[in-house]
Amino acid sequence: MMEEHRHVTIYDIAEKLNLATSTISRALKDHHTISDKTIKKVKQTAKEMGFVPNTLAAGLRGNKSRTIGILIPTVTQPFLSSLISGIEITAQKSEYSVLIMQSHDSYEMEVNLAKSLYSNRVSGVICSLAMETKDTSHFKQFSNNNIPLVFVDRVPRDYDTFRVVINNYLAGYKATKHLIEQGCKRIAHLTAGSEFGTLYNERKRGYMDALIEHELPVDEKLIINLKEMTYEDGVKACNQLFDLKIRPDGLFAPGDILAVSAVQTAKKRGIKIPEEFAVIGFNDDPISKIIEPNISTITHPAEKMGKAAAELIIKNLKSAKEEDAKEITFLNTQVLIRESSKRI
Amino acid sequence: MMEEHRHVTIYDIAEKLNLATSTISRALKDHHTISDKTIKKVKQTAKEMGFVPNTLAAGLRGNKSRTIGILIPTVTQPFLSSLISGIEITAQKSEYSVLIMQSHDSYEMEVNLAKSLYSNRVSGVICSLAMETKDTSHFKQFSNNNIPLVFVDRVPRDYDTFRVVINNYLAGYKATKHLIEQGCKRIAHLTAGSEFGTLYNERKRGYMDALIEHELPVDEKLIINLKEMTYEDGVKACNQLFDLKIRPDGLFAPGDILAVSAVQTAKKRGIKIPEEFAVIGFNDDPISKIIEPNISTITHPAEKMGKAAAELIIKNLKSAKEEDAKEITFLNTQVLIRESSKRI
DNA sequence: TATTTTAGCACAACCGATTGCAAATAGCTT
DNA sequence: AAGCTATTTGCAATCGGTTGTGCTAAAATA
Repeated sequence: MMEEHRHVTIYDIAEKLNLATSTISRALKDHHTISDKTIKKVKQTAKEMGFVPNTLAAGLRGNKSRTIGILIPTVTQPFLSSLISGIEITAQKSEYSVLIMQSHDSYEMEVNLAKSLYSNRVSGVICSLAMETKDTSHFKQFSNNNIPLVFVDRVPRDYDTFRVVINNYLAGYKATKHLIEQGCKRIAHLTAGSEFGTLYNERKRGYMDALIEHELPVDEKLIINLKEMTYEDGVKACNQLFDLKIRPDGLFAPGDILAVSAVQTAKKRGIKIPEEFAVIGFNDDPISKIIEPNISTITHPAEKMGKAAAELIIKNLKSAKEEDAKEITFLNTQVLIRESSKRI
Repeated sequence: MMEEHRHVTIYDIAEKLNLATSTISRALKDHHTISDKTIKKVKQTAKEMGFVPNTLAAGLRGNKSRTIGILIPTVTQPFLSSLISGIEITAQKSEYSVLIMQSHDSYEMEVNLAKSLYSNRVSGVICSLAMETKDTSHFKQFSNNNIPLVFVDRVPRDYDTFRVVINNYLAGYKATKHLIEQGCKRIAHLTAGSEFGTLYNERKRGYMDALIEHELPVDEKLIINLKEMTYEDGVKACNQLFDLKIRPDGLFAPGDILAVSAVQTAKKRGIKIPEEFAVIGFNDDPISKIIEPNISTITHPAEKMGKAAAELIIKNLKSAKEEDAKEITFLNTQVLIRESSKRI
């Protein structure tokens, strides 16, 4: 029965057992210089007294907190919450904690939160960049101080550090190729931003190359640049597409929400899916297999990516070789063919 | 230009300015005993040197870490990720960090993670209980040590601490009443567990009282107890309902996923919604307004609940009155009437 | 029995910010 | 110029583990 206030410390245990605190500390970690008898006695007493180690103290001493910091735009997107889940599960196994911060896609917040993570002396950082972020110098504080840094999904192009991503170019290519194989001739595409190397741009490149390779024209009218990747913007864009003199007969949407908006807009207009309009989305969000018709999509292995990122950090922390290769981890994606695009 | 390794500390600043570390510490927090001139000078130098305070050290000293611990079953459920979002946003405003742990509905993990949060000397804990949890004595360590504890949504019945919840009884009542008002006579219900006082049980009580109040019979065959609140279990249950000699003409599902499975199962059988079968769900998950027909639902203000919980902790930390009333915060829910139940 | 080795533990200095208290300097008053 | 108050700043202890170094006693070897 533990009581009020003052926490139990190794000093309390040391006093009770007439041992030095160093012995207690070592005994609790099964240090080889401590006899089994002492270890057993210490552990027993610690449990009895209700001792719980103070990670702050340990962290201060070692200047590391056994904490992984996550800096992402938001936690509510299915992809990102699954990413968190993957990280947390992996971290938990190695007794790491997970600190979460949301940038809400704001560059300014990202800068502040990065500082805050550093202030918390996190052992490592996993980040998916804010939409607004162009400059990534606020991450130098981690690199400079030997804090492993892993970017996931939305990664910077020009920063030499760990990256866990999918091959967006290839995914875009595969998605588009699938539509072509289903007989689509005029495939539309939604995208965002325009800088080279970004995730949406890569998908677009894959889309275009697939068209070119199959000798289909790339029609700028069929490529719509969205401000935001929301359901509403998707509806707007699709209406625009359907108003064209010659309607597209297929769509590669780089997100399932957009695919949903396309499917529903088409249905509302009486356009038959997939016969008149085939749709493929991206991410394999839960909704994609519930909506009717089910939406074909590209898998985006969120949990796996989280796991991979966390493992990179934990592994890197262990080995701590100064010059570990800052490799890029590519995870595979698959084309899931469902009703929305299956014509043959 | 900051460099390698050793972090900049207040000692470094003190040395550079020929001041005591105490002065630096105070200056950085605008302590009134430090002159404006010194404050300005210190802050300037701190910035130049790239000083970032070490929260571990501060936390150790004060035995509090400005961190809020979140202990929930999983982060991937929409309700819970929104909850996190609300907490994080609120915490961020007061410069708190957020530590997240997933119990995966396991009692054993919950116990371990609670200890881990305590080990991290979190300033407060926000918890939604694991499905398995019956005994809550592992939370005593927080109460005993003056660490504010707030339960959200899935709360214990017999623990005297802060609770942030909706009135599940009333919500169940309102949902059912709505169906009755739409002319339903045989309303089915899905539920889980059976102990008194749990969230699902409260909803069921509301459901039953609404029936009774409107002089409709409570038919046990129309109440199905699910193992898990999954889409698949929902489909199974609905098929069971539709196989009855006299089919129900309405359903109150205590979760939108279940409502979706009901809607889709009904459609597959050619049962018209809402004419032959009216459905109302719970939570207002994103999917409920996307699926066709749109699903009527009960709002479950996740972000608000997160905000409320975080505020309770932060407020409680400030005032620190030993005997603050451990009140229960009830947030309102609304009936959102959409296509799936609108008959008149 | 003398000597070397090894096991087992204690000492004390950290890690970096905070804070009560003492001390020093400055500013006013008479 | 002495006396006093108000303003600033410094000293040193503290939070609780961790860890390099050194000492002691027991075990192993000669």
